Amino acid sequence: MAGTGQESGAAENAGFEDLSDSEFPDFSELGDIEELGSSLGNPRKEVDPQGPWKWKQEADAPTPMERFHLRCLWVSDLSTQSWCEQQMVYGKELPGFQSAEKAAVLDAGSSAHLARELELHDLVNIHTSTKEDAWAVKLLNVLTMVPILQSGGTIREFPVFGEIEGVFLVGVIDELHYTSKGELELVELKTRKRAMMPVEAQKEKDRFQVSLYKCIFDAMVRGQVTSASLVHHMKLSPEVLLGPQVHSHAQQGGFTVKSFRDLLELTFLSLNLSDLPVIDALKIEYSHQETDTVLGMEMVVFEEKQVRDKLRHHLGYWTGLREPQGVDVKEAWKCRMCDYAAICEWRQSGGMRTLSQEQRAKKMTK
DNA sequence: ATTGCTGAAAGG
Repeated sequence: MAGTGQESGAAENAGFEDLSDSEFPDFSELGDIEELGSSLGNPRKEVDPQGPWKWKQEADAPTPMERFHLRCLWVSDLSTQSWCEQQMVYGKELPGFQSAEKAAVLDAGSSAHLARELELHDLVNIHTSTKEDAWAVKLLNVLTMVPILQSGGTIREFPVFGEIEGVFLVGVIDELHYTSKGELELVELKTRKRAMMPVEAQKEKDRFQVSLYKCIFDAMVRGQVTSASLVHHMKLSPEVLLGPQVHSHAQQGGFTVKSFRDLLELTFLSLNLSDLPVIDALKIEYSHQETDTVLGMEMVVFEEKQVRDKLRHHLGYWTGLREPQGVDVKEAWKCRMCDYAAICEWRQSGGMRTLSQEQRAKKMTK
């Protein structure tokens, strides 16, 4: 399958193999980070000393979508957000700031995914220079994978995209295949450093992730995602001609296309005419990184209302309806392994305490 | 065009 050919950042993740296996990150360097946090001084509103539940959104204040110059949201960001919203925000504000241990574990996970993908197809690097080209590569992948799935085959790294709850979401499904019962099943691989099944909070985040994939995929095969919506949200120009490498790869695939519009038409025609079913089953497979053994499976029950409610709550932050929140006091254990714990405003302002105040306030009004 | 710009996921 095709991938966009930006220069890979292989060098920046290299060389972490010899780090210690300690369970929690070492925060000894956080003195510097504290300075970093204040000197970077992003235009965030000051935290109201009376507590973060008193949101007074100024009418002209940019929403986080605008502030981070985002045209779409990634499923992985929403998934991180469901772990800890405040942590996800720090990740956006201070990109590239992450402990080496965590990077190494993520890197091992990436390798495992790549190995799996390569079992099914080769990768082709395609140079892209415009955003239309980058989307063209994605569309070409959809275009070549839909017939494989339609004829009962297995596909990996299937791109999904579409407007859900008013926001354009983008993601990649690990694997889709038909079960022996003829059900269309999504498989999400999760590799783990430690040879044990994850705690409930981790599972919940993973369930949310695959549920979002189903929402987007189903919308795509139901014809609810249109090329007009894609063009509008991603600010694409249908009339631009495809770059030489994209064009030649399309030709090799047997697609006669010149402009981005041609490819849009073909892709949405294919999606709408192929009559693919919605996803019947969601499966998460946890496996141990070092030994590559399966630790366990989780079949996810798709609960549309709960997923949509949770998504809308998360989108409320992005669209500026509410301030970001950290974790509830019950989940403060997550902070032990958070790279931003030492600079976290939620922690410093006693966010966990004010949350219980908020709950008490709610009770009193009832 | 004065205001440009994006690989998604990787795991806890």
